[in-house]
Amino acid sequence: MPPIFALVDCNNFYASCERVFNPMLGGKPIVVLSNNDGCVVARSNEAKGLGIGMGVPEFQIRPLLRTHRVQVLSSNYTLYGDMSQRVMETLEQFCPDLEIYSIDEAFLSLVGFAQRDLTEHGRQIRRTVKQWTGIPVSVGIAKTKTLAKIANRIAKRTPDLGGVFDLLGCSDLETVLGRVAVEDVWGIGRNHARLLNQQGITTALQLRGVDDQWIRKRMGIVGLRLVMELRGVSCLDFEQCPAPKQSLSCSRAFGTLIHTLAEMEEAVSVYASRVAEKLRRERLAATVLTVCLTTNEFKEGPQYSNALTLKLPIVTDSTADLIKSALQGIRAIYRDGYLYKKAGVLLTGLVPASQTQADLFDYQDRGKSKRLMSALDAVNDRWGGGTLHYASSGLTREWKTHFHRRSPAYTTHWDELPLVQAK
DNA sequence: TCTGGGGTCCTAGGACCC
DNA sequence: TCTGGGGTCCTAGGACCC
Repeated sequence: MPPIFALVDCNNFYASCERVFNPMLGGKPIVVLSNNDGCVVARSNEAKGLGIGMGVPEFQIRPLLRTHRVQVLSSNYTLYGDMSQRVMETLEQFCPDLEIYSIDEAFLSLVGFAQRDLTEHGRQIRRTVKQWTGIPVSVGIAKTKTLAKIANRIAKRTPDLGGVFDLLGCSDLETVLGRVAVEDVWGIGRNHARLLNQQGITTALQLRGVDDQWIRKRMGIVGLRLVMELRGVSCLDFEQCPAPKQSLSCSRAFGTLIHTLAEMEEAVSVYASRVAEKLRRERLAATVLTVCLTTNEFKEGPQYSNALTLKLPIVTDSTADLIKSALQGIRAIYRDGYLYKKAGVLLTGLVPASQTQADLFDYQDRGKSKRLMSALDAVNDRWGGGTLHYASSGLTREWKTHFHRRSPAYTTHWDELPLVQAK
């Protein structure tokens, strides 16, 4: 049976999450900022209407924000992660064949629903998600993932459609694709858009009609697959079980610039701890670790960035082992005389934790380390991340990332639950 | 003063082996 | 004058996504 994809995508997800718990934000322009309140990472429709672009640095639009009384919020990933889970659980009720594609979107396989009115089915999904979670979503339905993305985009931008657009039932696909700019097609980024425009290809319809050999040569197998998808030939499969992770990382810009090795060691130690926690949550272990650091590229002054990749002495998921190697790496590449803006720790060569082989020359008591990590994770789960940490991560953390305008953890912290006042 | 973070896949080129 | 060829593995860099 040919596949049918529905793409369910939350509208302005982070801004919508904030609105669920703060109704005062309804109808107002909202922006959500990245770490250190640096760049705009989410905008409500009203903010988009003011011409605020995605990824714009906050300081550049400060006057505009003030003039239009835009509500400015720091990002609250604890809240968004929890709301995402609620949305996905709701979607699962409709369709157990769910591919969670990102924090705010999922593909559903509708093959079994082909006999039904798909548009009505989509509307029901939409109503239920809104009612159960408070989050508005749009639904795009089509024969391929790429076309479902396009359908979703149209659903989102055309109020008359009621949030759902079914390209399968569309009688005039050519007209629809003719109105989609090539740079808005999923998988076409800035560079490919420039290349295509130079060839006079400016719409999805034109892209659909390009020569196979040409696209294969200029955009590789990825480009050819994309064109096939536009033609309605499904090349990107539905992936219900997420593929095992290839890498895990933690990198962050500092709240204030760092100029001593001691501070850098603290930061790298914290990042190694974070990534170790992620590793254990995924039930994986690492064999390779990379550390990196960099100065502020936007600022005048001497620039330096470097990275070092180490093969870990043993396959491990232990925070202590990872901190040890990360510190060894950072000491090797740290140079005095620079103001550092950012550092990171990346783990690769990941293997399932259960399959780690005991090393003949590993004299550590692995059982003890495992019990220690379980206790560490249990305490931090219960009392909040970082409650229990290694001494190398420091106590002052003056360099730490800041979030000056963060909303409360409404759904995940007892002390921050929203209160409802009875009249 | 002030510019995010975390991922994926593909490709080309070099090293190495037989 | 006068080059071997083919396979595999690894890495760095590019492009893209949310």
